[in-house]
Amino acid sequence: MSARILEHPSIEEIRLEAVLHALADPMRLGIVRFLAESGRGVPCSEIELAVSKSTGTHHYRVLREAGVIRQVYHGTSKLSSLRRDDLDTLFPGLLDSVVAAARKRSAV
Amino acid sequence: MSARILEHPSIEEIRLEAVLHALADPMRLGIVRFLAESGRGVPCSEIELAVSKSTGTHHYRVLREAGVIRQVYHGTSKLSSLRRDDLDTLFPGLLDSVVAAARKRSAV
DNA sequence: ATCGTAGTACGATGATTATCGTATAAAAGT
DNA sequence: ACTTTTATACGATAATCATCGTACTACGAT
Repeated sequence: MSARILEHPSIEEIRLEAVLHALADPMRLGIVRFLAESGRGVPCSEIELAVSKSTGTHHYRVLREAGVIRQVYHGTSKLSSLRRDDLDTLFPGLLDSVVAAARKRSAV
Repeated sequence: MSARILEHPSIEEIRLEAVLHALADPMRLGIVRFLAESGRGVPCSEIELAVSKSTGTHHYRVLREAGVIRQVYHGTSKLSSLRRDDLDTLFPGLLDSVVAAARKRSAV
């Protein structure tokens, strides 16, 4: 099987409601914050999640299908990164304000 | 009965995830956009929603309990307004970017 | 007092969601 | 070939959520 290509919405297909919904979960918000701070492609295994692996996969898929992250295979692992350019183009300031708020909140 | 006082979360109780969740619904996003543009207290009846009255009540409650709007009784009607100050204090730029994105999106 | 207006409360229902465990697949290293 | 690592697929389950209709309440006007 060679289904090693992952489906991503094009920039025109990204919907604000889906992005907000994807961000409205503490686990996914944590992933986004991590990616925003690392600024590179990060394998899923590098982000500690307090849930099972299959649940983790689920959350990554929600983020990808909403257009928040991009994922590419790299060997056995899969690298995730923020679609910062696309999001900033579509919703200027949104990602920054959410990440900043999430960072501040968890700094308490 | 005089339970005419509505429960609102204090500013310390407002959680980012709850706000994002409240905004991640097209109906509620429409309400928020309307309130942002009118900039005053608006009775529920003034905002046309394509759902039943009880569903409308539900959405207003979600917004209020998340801390996005403030509601006060005024005679038989109830006036809703954005908690812009509180939201801007907690999550600078968030509301503006969401409203701007929602406005642009629906302008298509 | 009665009526209309504005909105709530209370179930009920169907849809979506988060979570899990187990079985599976794909790639890299031995 | 085998093993390890990384992550997916598939079904199951429990929780949450959006929606509705009906009955109700509170207020203001007649």
